[in-house]
Amino acid sequence: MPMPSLNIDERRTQSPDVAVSIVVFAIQPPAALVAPGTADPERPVRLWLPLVRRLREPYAGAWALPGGPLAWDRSLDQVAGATLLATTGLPARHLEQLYSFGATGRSATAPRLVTIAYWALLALDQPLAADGIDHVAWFPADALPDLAFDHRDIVDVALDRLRAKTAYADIAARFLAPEFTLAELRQVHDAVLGTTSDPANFRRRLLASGQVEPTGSLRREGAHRPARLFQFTPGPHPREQDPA
Amino acid sequence: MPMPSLNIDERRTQSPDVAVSIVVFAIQPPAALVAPGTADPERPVRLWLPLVRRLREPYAGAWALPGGPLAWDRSLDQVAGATLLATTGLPARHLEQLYSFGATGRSATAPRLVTIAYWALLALDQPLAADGIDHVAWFPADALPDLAFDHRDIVDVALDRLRAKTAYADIAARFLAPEFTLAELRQVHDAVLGTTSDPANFRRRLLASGQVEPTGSLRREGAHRPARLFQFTPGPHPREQDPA
DNA sequence: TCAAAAGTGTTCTACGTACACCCATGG
DNA sequence: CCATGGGTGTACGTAGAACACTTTTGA
Repeated sequence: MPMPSLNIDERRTQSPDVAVSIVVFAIQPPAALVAPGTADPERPVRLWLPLVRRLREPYAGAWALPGGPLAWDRSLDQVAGATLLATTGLPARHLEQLYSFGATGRSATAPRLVTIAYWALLALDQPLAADGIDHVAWFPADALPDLAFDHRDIVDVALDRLRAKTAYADIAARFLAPEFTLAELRQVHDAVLGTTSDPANFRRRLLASGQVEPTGSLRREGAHRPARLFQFTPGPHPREQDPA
Repeated sequence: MPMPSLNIDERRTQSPDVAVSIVVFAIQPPAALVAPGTADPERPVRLWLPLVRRLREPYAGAWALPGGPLAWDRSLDQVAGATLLATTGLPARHLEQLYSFGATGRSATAPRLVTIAYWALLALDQPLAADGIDHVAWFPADALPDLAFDHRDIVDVALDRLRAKTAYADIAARFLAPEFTLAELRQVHDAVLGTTSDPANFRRRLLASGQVEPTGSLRREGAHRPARLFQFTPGPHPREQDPA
């Protein structure tokens, strides 16, 4: 039984590099930054995420997740939030740590690298900025190019987590503006999970859960009865955000 | 909007220290290492976990989670497994990454520190080693001493995860020997969740889930009908282990 | 033959699904 | 007045909770 050294949080050794990467999901990408050839008028409600073109080796020229090194005086959450802002120009509607990746050989040339991955949701109530943001393009989650490092694995884990949370929580509402119709919410829900829900049952289930409540106002559009608008029920929703 | 630097996995900066800490759960601690005054004959089935007495500043003399620095040539999972082995003398029945903690000011004196936390389960089919393991004591999970750093937060997150997995998966069986009775499994299940399940319903639910299957043999003990022994159903249980 | 735990059967309720049907609106 | 989506009502099936009951053993 080797390794007599137990415990110890602070021992100083040759430290690996620590980076934070982030998988950002949105329902509608900024039109100016849609990657060529990926739009599909047949499917208006799809999952999109932004990628960054790498400028340096290794993987120069390849697409990668947005990210950056962990700054000395910033928490993991802060670095993730700053990366998101620099990539999209918007703060997240939901930001959550995903998983940490630290296998050896993740980067062939670079020194040892540990990546702490986050995932985030953006609402579509503000247009995403496109000016002043270079080397970024948005791709549909089901039509991604080859990615640098093991970033494809990270995206897959993020998709799993997003679908799991969508199935049991109201996470889908965070894609939308503060006020939304239940039909909009159902479309997002179905787009994420790949299902087709019954509108009546979706409505009842959601109302019974107490996660949303009507705002009182209506939205009229098209030749049919206007839809009631809903919002998140504010207040104590346990464990929406993990600790940091 | 500051921070023009996007992307980049490999940029070299002053790296923080990276450590791996682990929360190890077991149902029965090694008798020789039970912390004084924590045993309770009234409750034979309880959750226990090992702590390590710190030798260095900061927090010298305080109890802390087992852990160690991330070695250059080891993956996160490997370091977690090695720490577990050094602390308990046994390999884990279940080992899973928990969360990464990287707030600033976690360690007042040490340089910046990022801790990647794991949690593990030990089976009680082998006696835990006590010889050659120093500075380690086992405590009941509901009667822990004050812990160094923010390790108390880590334990709380691990408890939440353990309870969540116990509620929807057969994770409780990993505390037991390969063959077990449903009554044993139910006791573990209830000890972890703090519930008292109906034996009949527990039996039916578990059998219907297909997660366990009878081995064919019986166990006779006490003045009552012998109990059938069960085992994990081997094979494709999706997502028992997250990626690394 | 009795206590004790293993194991089975039965009922009740909650909740999700399927689907028929009514409501309100613009054209 | 009709097509369209919003919204309600209702019947069915499955799964868990509660609990009465039978089975098998050691003493």
